[in-house]
Amino acid sequence: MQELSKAYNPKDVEERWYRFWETNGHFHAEVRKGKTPYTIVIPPPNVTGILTMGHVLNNTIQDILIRWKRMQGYEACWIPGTDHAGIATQNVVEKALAREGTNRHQLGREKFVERVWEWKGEYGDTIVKQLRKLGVSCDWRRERFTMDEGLSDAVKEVFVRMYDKGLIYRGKYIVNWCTFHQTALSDDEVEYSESKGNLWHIQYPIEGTSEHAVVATTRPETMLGDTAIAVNPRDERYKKLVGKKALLPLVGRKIPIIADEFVDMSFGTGMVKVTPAHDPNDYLMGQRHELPQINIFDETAHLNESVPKQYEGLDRFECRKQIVKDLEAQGFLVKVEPHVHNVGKCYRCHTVIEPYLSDQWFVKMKPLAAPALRVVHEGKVRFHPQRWEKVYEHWMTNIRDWCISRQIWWGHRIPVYYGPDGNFTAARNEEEARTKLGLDASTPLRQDDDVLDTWFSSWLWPFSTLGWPKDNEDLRFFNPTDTLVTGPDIIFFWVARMIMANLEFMKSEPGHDGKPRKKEDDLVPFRDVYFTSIIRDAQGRKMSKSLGNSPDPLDVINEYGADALRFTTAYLAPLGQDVLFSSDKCEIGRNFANKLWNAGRFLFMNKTELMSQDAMALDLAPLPAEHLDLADRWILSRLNHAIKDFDHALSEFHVNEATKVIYDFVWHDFCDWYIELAKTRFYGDEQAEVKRIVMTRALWVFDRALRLLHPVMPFVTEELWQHLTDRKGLSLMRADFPTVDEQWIDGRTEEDMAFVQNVISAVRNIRGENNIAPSKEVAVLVRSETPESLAVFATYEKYLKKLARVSSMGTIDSGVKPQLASSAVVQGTEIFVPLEGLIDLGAERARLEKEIARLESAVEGIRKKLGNPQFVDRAPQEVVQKEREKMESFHSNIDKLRLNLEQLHG
RNA sequence: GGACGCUUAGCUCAGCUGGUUCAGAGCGCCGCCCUUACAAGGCGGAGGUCGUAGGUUCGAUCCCUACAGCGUCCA
Repeated sequence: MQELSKAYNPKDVEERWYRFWETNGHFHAEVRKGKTPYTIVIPPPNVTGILTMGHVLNNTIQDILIRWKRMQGYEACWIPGTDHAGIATQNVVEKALAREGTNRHQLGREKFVERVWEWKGEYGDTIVKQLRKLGVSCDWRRERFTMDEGLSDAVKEVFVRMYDKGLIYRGKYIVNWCTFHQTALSDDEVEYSESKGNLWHIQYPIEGTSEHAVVATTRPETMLGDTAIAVNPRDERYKKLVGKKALLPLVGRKIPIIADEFVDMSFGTGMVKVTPAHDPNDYLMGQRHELPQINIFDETAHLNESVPKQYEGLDRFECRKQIVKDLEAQGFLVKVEPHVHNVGKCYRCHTVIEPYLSDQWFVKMKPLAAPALRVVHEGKVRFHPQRWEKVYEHWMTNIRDWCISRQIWWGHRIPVYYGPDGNFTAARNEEEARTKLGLDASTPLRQDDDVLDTWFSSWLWPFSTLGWPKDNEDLRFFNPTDTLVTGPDIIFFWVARMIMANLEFMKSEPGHDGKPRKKEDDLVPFRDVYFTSIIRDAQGRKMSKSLGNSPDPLDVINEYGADALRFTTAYLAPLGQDVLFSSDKCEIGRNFANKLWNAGRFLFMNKTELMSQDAMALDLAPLPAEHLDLADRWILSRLNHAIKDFDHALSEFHVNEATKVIYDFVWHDFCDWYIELAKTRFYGDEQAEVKRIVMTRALWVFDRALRLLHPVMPFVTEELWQHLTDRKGLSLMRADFPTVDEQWIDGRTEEDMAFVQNVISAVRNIRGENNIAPSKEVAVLVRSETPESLAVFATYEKYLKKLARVSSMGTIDSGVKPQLASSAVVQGTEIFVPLEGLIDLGAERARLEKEIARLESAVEGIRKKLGNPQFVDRAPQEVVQKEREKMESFHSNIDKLRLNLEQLHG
C-alpha cells in the first residue's frame, strides 16, 4: 500500500476505476426474482449531440439515484441509449454532402440513408463516451438506439395497431412547414419569438359601390391567396357589407364579404382578409364558410402558378416587397404602421415557419390524453416539483392532434402501403399489406415516402428498450420503471406521450407476476418524474451555443475532476429552481474532494503508525464499540443523523440538500471536530490497544461516510475506500448503503458536546479578539455553580487543551476576582483567560458590551412576548415555558458579564 | 392577455409546509497562523429591519391579498 499524495489528483483515479467497474459488470442489472427492481431510462440524447451542462446535471442526478438504490440492495437498472434525431442528424449529413459538392437528391434515398448510418457509426457514440467520463453507472450492455431493429419493430407495431384502431389518420391540414427542411413540424417544434414587422392597411374596392374595405395584415403577400373578407357579425359598422363582393387588388378576383365570430372587432379596422391555405385560423374559417383554398406557394415558399405571372417564382419575402410596392403604386395601400408580433420559427434552423396546406399523418390525441391525465391526478405518476402538474393538465385538456409525418429521409419510414388503385393500409410488412388490401403477391406496392416524427419512437422508450413488442422477462421485471429525470421543456414532447403510450400498449402485456396488467399503477411508464432545473450562466442567461457561454463539461472535468463537477452540480441544484453555473464554482467540489482525501490520508498515516503490519487488513465490521468517549458517541450520533437526513432528502428528490448533509457531516463534524478530538487519543497516553480500537472506529465512521458520499462522488470515494483496507476485489459501488441505527442518536451526548464546543469557541474567540498568536498557549479558569459542568471540564480537559491551545485548567470559587482576565459565559459557566500584559482592555470591554447588548435585545424580545397576556394564554405551554427559561438564563449571563466588565479595570 | 415561479449578507443561494438565540452556508472581505491530514487549509471577525404595502395570528422570512421588478411557459 502506498502513501497518498498530498492533494487529491482525480486524473490518476477516474479512468482506472471506471474501467474496473465496467469490466467487472458492476453496472449490469438482470432479472433477479428475489430482488426489487429500481429502473431509470435515460432521456436519450441526440446521437448528434455533445455533452452539455444540461446533460451533466440530468445524468448526475440519475446516477446519484441509481447508485444509491443499487447500494441499498435494489436491482438497479439504468438503461442508456441515444435518439436518432431525424431532422438534426439529416442536417449534419446534408451539410457534409454540401461540402462534397453534392446533395441527398443526387445521392438518392437509399444511398443517403446508408450515409447517415455510416456517419452514426463513426461519430454517433461521442456523447456516450463523454457520459462515461462523468462516471455514470449506466448498464451499457443494454444500450439502445431509437433506429435499432427492435425499436423499429416497436414503432411499426404501434403504428399499425393505432391505425387499425382508427387512432392514426391521414388528412389535409395546415401544418407548420419549415421551408428549409421542406418538412412539416409538430406544434411543439415551432418556437415563437417577438419580431418587429409592419401592419399594412390595404383597401379592397367593393363591387357595386364606391366604398372600400380596408383590411390590416402583417403578411401582404398572402393576399394573392385571399378568398374572402371577414367581419364580425355583431360589428354594426360593416353589417350592410356582408354578402357583397370585394375586388382583390392586383389579382382582380371577386371575393365574398362574410361574417364570422372569430373576427376581432378591435384589431386593425375590424375587417380581415381570409387566406384559408396560409393561415390556421383562416383555414378553419374557410371550412366554416366553404371557401376555396388557394395555395400560392411551392414547398420552398416561392410563389407558384396560382398567382399573376409577374409574381410567379418570387421568394415569399421578395414577393412581399413587390406587392407592397405595387399596392402603393396603384393606390391600394392606405397606411403602414410598425407592429410587433410573434413569429414562429423552426426549432432547428430558425427559418420562419410557413403555415402550409398539405397531406399529413396525425395521431388522435383525445382518447389517449384522458387516462394519461387521470394517472397524474391520482398520483400514480408523481411530478417533482408538483407544480408541473398544472402545466401538464393545461396541455392535456387542450390537446390537439399530433402531426407525425415528416418529409425527410432519416427516420422510421411510415409503414403505410399503397396499391395501384390508390387504396392504402398500414402494415408490419408488404406481405401483411397485400393481405389487408386483398392484393396478390405480384401486385406492386408503394410505401409512403414520409418518415415519422422522432418523438414517435421515443415515446415508446420505457418499453421498447426492454424488448417490446416481444413479451419477455426484462419487460415484466423492469417496466414500469421508477424515476424519470428530465427537463420541463419536454414535458409535452416526451413525458406526456410516454405516459400515454405505456398506458395504451402495456395493457395487453403481462406484469411482474406474469398475469395481465390490470391496475393503472402497473401501466404507467414511471412512478416519479424529477424535472431538473435549467442551467444558466453566471449572468442568468440560458446556456447556448450561439452565446458561447456554455462551458465544455470535459474541460471542467479536466480542470477540476468528475467528482468535483458532479458534487458542485448536485450541490447547486435545488428542486425546481434554475442553476447559475460557472466552472469556477467547481472549486466547491474540488475543495471538498481534497478535504475528504486528506481526512483519509490522515487516517491512513496514523493507522500505519499505530498498527502492526499484520493488523493492516482491518475488519471494519462490526463497529468497535469499546472505549467510547464523548467524541465517539457524538460522531456516531451525528453520523446517524446524517444518514437519516440524507435518506429523507433524497427520497424527496432534494438532491442539493442531500449533498449538503454529507458535506456538513464530513467537513464540519468529522474533520473539524472529530478528527481533532481523536488526535488527543492517538497522541495521548492511552494503551496501544485502546488507540487501535479508536483508530478502527474512526476508520469505520469514515468508511460509512465514503459509502454515503459514493453516489455523489464515486471516484474519490472508491479510491479511498480501497485504500482503507483490503477489499478483496469488492467495489464500493456494490457495498451496502448505511442504514440508520437509532441507538446511536443521543440528544444528551449532543448537548454535552455542544457545551464543550461552545467553551472551545469561547476561548478561541478570546484568543482571536485579543490577537494572541496561535503558537502561544493560555491558561483557563472556570467558575460554575453546577457540579455537572465542572465535571465535564475535568473529563474533557484534554480536548480544550488541544483545540483551544490551553496550557492549564483550573477552577475558581465564586467571589474570587481574576485580575486582567478576558471572560465569557457559556451556558451559565464562566470562562476566564488571564491575560496579564496581553489584554487589550478597550477591545475586551467592547467584546463584553457587545455580548451584553446582544443578550439584552434578546431579553427585550422575550419580555414583550411574556408581557403579552394573550401569548401566555394561547401559545402552547412548552413554548411559554421555554421562553421563561431563556429569559432566566439570559439574565443570569448578563449579570455575570456585567460583573466581569466592572472588574476589568485592573 | 392567461398560468407558474423567483425577490434573504457585496456575490451565488439554503431555510423541508408559522415558536429550538432564526436570521444561515459557500465565495468575497478584514485580522492572526505554513499548529506533524489538508494554504484547495485552520482559527477568529465584520456584513442583512428576509422586494414594497396591507391582512391572518398570541407570534410571520415562512400563510393570505395587492403592487413592483425579474424569469419561464402558453395564447
